[in-house]
Formats: sequence, C-alpha cells, structure tokens
Amino acid sequence: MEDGMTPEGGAKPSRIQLRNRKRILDAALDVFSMHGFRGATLDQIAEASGLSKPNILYYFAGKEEIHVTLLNGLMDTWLDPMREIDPGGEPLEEILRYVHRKLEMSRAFPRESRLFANEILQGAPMIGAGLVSDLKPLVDETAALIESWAAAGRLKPVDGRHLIFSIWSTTQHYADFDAQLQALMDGRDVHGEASVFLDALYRRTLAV
Amino acid sequence: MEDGMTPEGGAKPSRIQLRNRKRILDAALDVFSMHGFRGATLDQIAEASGLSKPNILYYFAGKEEIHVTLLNGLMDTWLDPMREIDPGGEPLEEILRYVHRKLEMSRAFPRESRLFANEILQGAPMIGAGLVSDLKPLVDETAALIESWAAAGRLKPVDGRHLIFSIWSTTQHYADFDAQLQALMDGRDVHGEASVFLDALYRRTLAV
DNA sequence: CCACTTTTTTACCAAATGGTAAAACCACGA
DNA sequence: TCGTGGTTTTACCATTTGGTAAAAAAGTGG
Repeated sequence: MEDGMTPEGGAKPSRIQLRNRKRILDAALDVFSMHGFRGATLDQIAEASGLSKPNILYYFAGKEEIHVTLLNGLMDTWLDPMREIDPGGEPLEEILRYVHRKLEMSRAFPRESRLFANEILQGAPMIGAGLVSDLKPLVDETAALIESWAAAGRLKPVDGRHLIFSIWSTTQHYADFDAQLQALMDGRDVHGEASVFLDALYRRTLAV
Repeated sequence: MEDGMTPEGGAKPSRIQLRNRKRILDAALDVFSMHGFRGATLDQIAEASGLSKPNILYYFAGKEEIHVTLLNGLMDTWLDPMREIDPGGEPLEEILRYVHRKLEMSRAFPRESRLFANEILQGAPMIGAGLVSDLKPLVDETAALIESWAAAGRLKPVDGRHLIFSIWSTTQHYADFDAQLQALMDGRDVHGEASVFLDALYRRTLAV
C-alpha cells in the first residue's frame, strides 16, 4: 500500500527501473572504485551512466544509498570462493583452488576489489556491521577447518586466520595496487607470473 | 634573491616556520590517511593543526602541495628497509629481516602506510613519476639480487619481483585493512601472531 | 483518444570547499 | 622604542556539490 511515486517501495520494479538502476550501479562502480566515496561526485556518476543527476536521485535516495547498495550487492559474490572450500576435499588442493579463484577475481573484477579496498581503508564506515555479521562467521569457520586439517597432519601447522589474510592481501594486491605494478612491470604478464608464484608460495608453506 | 614574503623560497626557514610546517604536515598526515586526498578538507587540517586555514595557505601553496610534500618526504623512509638488504649477508636472514622490518613499520606507522595505499589506489596521480624513478631501480636491483641468491642455490627458486610484492602486501595489509582485522580478530595480539606467521611463510618458501 | 501514472528535465538552492586580499599583529635588531 | 618584515586574522569569493521542487514528457490501460 501507499508508495505510488518513487521506485523505492517494495513491489515489482518496472523494466525501465531495472535497466536504469543497473546503469547507475555500473557507472557508480566505475566512479567509486576510482575516486573513493568522498572523491566521487553525483555528476560523474550521472555523466558515466548517461542519466541526469536528478534522474539518478529519482532511483536512489542519495549518494550514500548508491554506495551501500553496491557494497551489499557485491559482498556475497566476493565471499563465494571462500564458501566453496570443500571440507571433504583434499586440503592442499582446496586451498590452492581458493588462491587461484581469488587471483582470478582480482584480474576479472578489479573495480570491485578497489571498491572494497577503499571502503576498508576509510575504516569501513558503511559496512562495518556487515563485516562482523557476514564475514566473521565465515572466517572463523574456515580458519577452524584449516587448522583441523593441520592438526590431522594433512597440512603443515599454520595459523588459519593469518593464512586467510595473506591470501586476501597477496591476491587483491594485484588489483588494488595496479598503478604501482604498471610502473614496475614493463609489459610483463603480471597475472600469469603471479599465478605461478602464489602456487609455489602456498604449496611450499602448506604441503606436508 | 627575491623572496621576501612567503616562506616558499630557498634560504633559512625560521623556527616558527619549521614548527608550523611540521604541525601542518602531521595534521595533514592524520587527515589524508583517514579520508584520502579528495576526502580530506583544508578545514579539517586547519582544525587538527590548530592553525587557521589562511595561515596554512601561508605555508603551503595549496592542498595538493601539502599532499605531495608528505608523499615525497615519506618515500625515502618507506624504502629504507629494502635498501638495507645486505647483498653480502645470509640470504634467508636478510629477507626475513626485511619482512620483520616492514611488518614493524606497518605497526608503528599505519598512517604513512594508508597514505601510500590511498595514493596508489587512486592511480598514483601525484607520485606516478616517483614510482618509476625511485622505486623501480631499487626493485629491479633487489629482485635481481634475490634471484642471484636463488641461482646460487642459497634460496629456493623464486620470482624476485613477486616475492617483493607479496612481502609488501602481506605486511602492509595489517595497517591498511586494520578496520577489517578489528572486526575479525576480537582482542587478539594481531601483530605478534602476524610476525610468527610471516616468518614461517617465508622461511618455508625460501629455505633450501 | 483520454485520464492517470511513471519517468525525465529544467531551474534552482544551501552548504561546503579551496582559495585570496588586505588589514592587523607581532618579533626583534638597530 | 621604533621600524621593518615575517606571521596571523578577518572578511570575503567563486565553484563545486548533494539535493529539491515542480513542470514537462513519456508511457500505459481503458
């Protein structure tokens, strides 16, 4: 009931709404991932999306809502590779598969990686709660799994949480610090080399 | 010659100038490292430094000059640990010492780490040139040293550049993504654990 | 074709922000 | 103590930015 003016409310979004919200979110991902939340402007998002600024504010209540919508929509995708670690699988295989999937995501979705990096760098003002509610249980569980593998002698002893952090940092580094890599690696196949390097790094660290 | 009004020019800065420039740079480090360049405002820097905004602009030509001054002043300090790798030392020792010094820097100077992280994330618009001129030669040289060690059989075979990247990312992660760690590690001694973990990670990866 | 709803545009604001001009203030050597 | 040059404040701008009101322009079902 109520809600007859804005697309905010609950029911069935029209085709136009679906299309335009998608356009806006994609443009916003471009802009936010390049300039950070405070550095991004609605005018840039408007320009990039091909819609006018007031028209954008017809679909989203404000700049912050666009950002939060992006963050929430991506959180799940971002955590998927970790969820797919199979407790019944071969430990080393499972972890290496996770590493390679994370590296591949940083290659295929650098904007998403930078969006998160920016948000965390600023102290996670908008998804701080989500980190605790969504991320923490998954990390706790995965770390426990890894350490149970180690305890069973199927991996070298290792701190599960710090292993996870190191995988995040080494893989996302290739997306987040791309500007640095571009300056240092003239024309090399950065991701190809990274794949080989990280495979060896974690194999040597974990293989019994 | 010339220069009789502003503290810009060349000669001997007065005690007041020295003190106030230091105040401004310290306040700016706080603000820039928290909000990024575009998210930081001169008013915030003014408030944090205890000086008025026009007073700040008496010492620095503009917001960007403050940022660039910070970045340039820190670049050297930031690279020092890598410079101190001793080609005549024991390879594994040298690299582990480098790892621990980087980790210690991320613990002692998180603001500096975030300042750089922000700048690189935005595409290094202000120090892009410095990366190529200062950083690249050092990285090239160090990577070559590491690989010569490996070729001599004193380390396991490894890609020098990617090893360096992994050291940067794993150590700086603890400063740059502190908000995430706070959400995930309730009350743990994060840096102490990290030191143990990283020692094992690189020891297993490199020890022959 | 008409009435009614959704979408888009036009024309604006108020606040924030980087920056400036010029007067007032202060330190300190002659 | 007086002048002089470095320092700080006061009073402003012009632009940018997030956001709004309301009219115009599509759609859309009957």
